[in-house]
Amino acid sequence: MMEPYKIRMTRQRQVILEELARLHTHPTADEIYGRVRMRLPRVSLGTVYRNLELLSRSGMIGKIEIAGRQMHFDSERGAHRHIRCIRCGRIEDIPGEQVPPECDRDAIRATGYTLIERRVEFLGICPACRRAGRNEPDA
Amino acid sequence: MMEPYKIRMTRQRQVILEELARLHTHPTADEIYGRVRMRLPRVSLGTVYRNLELLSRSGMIGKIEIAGRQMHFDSERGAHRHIRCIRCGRIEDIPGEQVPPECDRDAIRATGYTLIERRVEFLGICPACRRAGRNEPDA
DNA sequence: ATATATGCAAAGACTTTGCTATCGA
DNA sequence: TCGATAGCAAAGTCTTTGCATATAT
Repeated sequence: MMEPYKIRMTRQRQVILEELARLHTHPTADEIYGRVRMRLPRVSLGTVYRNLELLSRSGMIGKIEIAGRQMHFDSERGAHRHIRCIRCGRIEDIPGEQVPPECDRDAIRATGYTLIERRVEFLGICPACRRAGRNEPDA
Repeated sequence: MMEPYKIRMTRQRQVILEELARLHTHPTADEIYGRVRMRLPRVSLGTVYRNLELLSRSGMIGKIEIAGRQMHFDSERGAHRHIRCIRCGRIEDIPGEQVPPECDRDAIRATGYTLIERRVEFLGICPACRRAGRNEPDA
């Protein structure tokens, strides 16, 4: 999708990848920064951002640009969908295949756009927030 | 979805609604601010943001929280989908009905979430950018 | 009359970037 | 070696907020 990055594997890059792979959540840059800093106390947030961007462009990690504000990252590659809790902001994977957008193609064609990607995002309330009786959006 | 807002119709609110309705694009807060300022030169950006938020919560306008950064707004209510140009950031409507997510419900149920909404976003390259030969993402 | 909204400006949240020293291939 | 990268800090972008005044109902 972009240039063919030839990545130089620095210590920081390595640790970022490892920490991301270890998490099974979809952390933000800041959360990753926190993890990485435990192992590389002098790492800078800028480095984390630069590397997450680079790694996602190189295809080694996923960048989840879900609605709202903050970006999230994902060590799992391959198409899969997410559901986000409107209350706490948590993002989780939805198992199962993406339904091919057959029926959508005609509508797209009418817009004149070249279709690149179809993203599906679900919004809901996660079990923890439901139990807490928090039903109003916050994140 | 939130409280039952009883909106007091101020001049600023009025003009924001009018300008948004007049545009058939999906402007950002800043673009709306520019329009509104032509008619109310002393309006503040804060007021525009506050009102867009309020109006969208009241259901009078739509807030498009599409991936990435900036928020966009929409005078059309009712479910419809959007396609965004990865090059110039333009957002357009896709005509046609939303396909009911029948096949998705089981997958959602497995997550334990209470499903509130399903959003579909298409990414592509708009005709103008395609003609300009700009195929790399930028916005 | 009075609860709400405005304008203004400052602060906030998140992300990017310029610069110089350092490091990996 | 030497171009890519790190750390640091400053700047940037978009959005929210505190406060005193003005306004809609």
